[in-house]
Amino acid sequence: MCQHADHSGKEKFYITTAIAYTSRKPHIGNVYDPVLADMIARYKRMMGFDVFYLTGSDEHGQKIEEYAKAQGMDPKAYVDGVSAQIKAVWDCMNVSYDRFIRTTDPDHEQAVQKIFKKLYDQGDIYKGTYEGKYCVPCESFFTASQLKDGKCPDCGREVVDAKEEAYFLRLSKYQDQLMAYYNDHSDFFLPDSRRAEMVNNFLKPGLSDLCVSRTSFTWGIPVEFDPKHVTYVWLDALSNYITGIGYSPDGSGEKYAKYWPADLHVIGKDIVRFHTIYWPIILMALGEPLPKQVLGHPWLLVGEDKMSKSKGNVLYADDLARRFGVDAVRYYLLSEIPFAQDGSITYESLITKYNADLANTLGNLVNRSIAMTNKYFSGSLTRPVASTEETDADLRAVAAQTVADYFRLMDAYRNADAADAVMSLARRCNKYIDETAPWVLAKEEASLPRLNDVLYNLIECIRILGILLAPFMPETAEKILSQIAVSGELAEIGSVKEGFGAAESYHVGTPTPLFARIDAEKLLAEIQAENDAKAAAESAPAAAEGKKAENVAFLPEIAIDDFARIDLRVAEITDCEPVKRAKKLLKLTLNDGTDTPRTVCSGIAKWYTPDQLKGRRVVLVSNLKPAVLCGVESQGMILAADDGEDVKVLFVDGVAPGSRVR
RNA sequence: CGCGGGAUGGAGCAGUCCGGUAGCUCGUCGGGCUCAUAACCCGAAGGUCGGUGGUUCAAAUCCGCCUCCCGCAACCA
Repeated sequence: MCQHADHSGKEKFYITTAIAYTSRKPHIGNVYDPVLADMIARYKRMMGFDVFYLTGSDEHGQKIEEYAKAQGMDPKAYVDGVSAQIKAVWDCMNVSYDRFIRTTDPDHEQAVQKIFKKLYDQGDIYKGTYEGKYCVPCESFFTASQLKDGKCPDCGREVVDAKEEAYFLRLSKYQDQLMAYYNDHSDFFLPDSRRAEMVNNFLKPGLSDLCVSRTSFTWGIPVEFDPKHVTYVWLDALSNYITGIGYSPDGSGEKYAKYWPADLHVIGKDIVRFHTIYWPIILMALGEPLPKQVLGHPWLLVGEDKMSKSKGNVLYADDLARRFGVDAVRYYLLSEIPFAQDGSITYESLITKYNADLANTLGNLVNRSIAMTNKYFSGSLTRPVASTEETDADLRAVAAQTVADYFRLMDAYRNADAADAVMSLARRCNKYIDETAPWVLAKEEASLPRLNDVLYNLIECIRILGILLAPFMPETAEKILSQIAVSGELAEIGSVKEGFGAAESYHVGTPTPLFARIDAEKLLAEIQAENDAKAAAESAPAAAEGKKAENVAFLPEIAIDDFARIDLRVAEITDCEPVKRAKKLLKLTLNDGTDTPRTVCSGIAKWYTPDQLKGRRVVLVSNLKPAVLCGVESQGMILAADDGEDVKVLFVDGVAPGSRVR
């Protein structure tokens, strides 16, 4: 499976990332995906593969339409802006994509229309003809047989008459074929644990057909033969992997023939399902080969938390790059996130890693070795004739082992472990300096030949380090190789495959520190001050005007009579407990002014504990039709404000239960 | 009993498939060195490998049960 560059007929390697949603500027966590893929792409190129690396932005959908509207913008103008931001961040991180596809690109839109048509013509997409089976909150359609007591099987709510028709993709038809593919391709999932998740949760219960069109909004790719429909999410977004290299149902380009199927889809673990179930089925329906591997990587957290605007802990890649340098940020992402568990980032950990690995271990090694070479030999060294020193043999062995480990780990996409292996060689070199004490050798004329050998061995290791680090830190790799004045074949991976000794001689340049040490306390204080200033500015009254709730899109106007039909009452929470097997629900027992206690479920478990609610008075929607949630009948709902991040219940303490609210 | 993953010295991780000295980085303490970015090197302290029962000459590793975390699914009336 691991064909290295041993053969010169260039093998292709097609790699993709998830395309980024153009709702807002991407944060540091969003950048992991393209940076990880970039590292793999660079590694594969280095190993002699003909790589095509596709990334881009996902620009359609109702949300975008609403965001744009809220800002009084045309959707296209809105996504032009955000897409440019995304691209700028990718560029800032030195992401070496071959194409940045936008789902609003004309070639993509046309190809998607043709794909839709083809699947429709061959019967894999059909128009839903039934009525009254659409659940608005769930945004899902159901067949009559799927309904539970005539209600939405997902949420138990009344389904509405679907005036809008929709197109569906037959998934069930391909289910067995998909399962067979899983069985024949044991390395399709990466890590493999995702396989069971998909099989048990989705395949075993049976796939239901996927809605692939909408009429409720217009910001999407129109269905060619039925233009009041637009293509819905996944058929549009996933298709980018083939349209991006020139696929078309009525004749694909050369590039497609060459690069498809993808060798690796790099995605976040949250969208594994779409890439390992829906996407393969779309391809099967199109009669195209399936991708070879899907890598579902873990997430990057800020400390213990997910990044969120309201917590004020959002970190941006370009900000960090300005402060620490692009390569430091790349190195952190690629070395800190374990293969199958979420990683975390804080300024403290970033600074620690930066100082320990990049400044002290690597940067200082390069600097001191080159400095000594200049000092003792005016920069020139020759290859040792023979060495019987044990410590030399050990250094060579470690170098050879590092290279071998590196290949093994990189081929398995174990980048954090590979980075660690490389850093270990740097540490071994620092130790070697101590063992050989070049400054002592320099004192005696007789030991100068030995000194030459020692420094040669060091520079040779540094050359190896520079080459191996290139996929992680391209700029630093270049700096290292340029400082030791190496180019051409000696700067290529082939020259270090066997370890040591490819360079006949060295004529090194002047050492320039690669990574200046950071004074952690000072920098943290600086950052704190900046954040405080920012927070102060944001809370200032002048700024409040500019601060608007995002995504403001109002519902159509109603008459006072419509509102009067909603019976709002004050109710006291007499008891409160979590609902078993539900994460978000609390079961509230209410005194609504009558003698009968009323039970209401509310999805506020994340924000309130039962103790915080007992005895408090809230606003109850009393005449809402009851619904069963996680086995508990909920007779109404209570009001709470929700800004998308935080939820605050409306309290009306002191008002008698049963009082009207209007 | 929905599905899956995790729990390893103060912190973050590797090792678990293929049982046999518990390893790495950071941090702490002590020492050494001076080529270098107050960097580097050595040594020490610190872990009954979540708990419990079993298999075995031998268990972090295999099996049973339990606790706690995290995803996915379901649930925010």
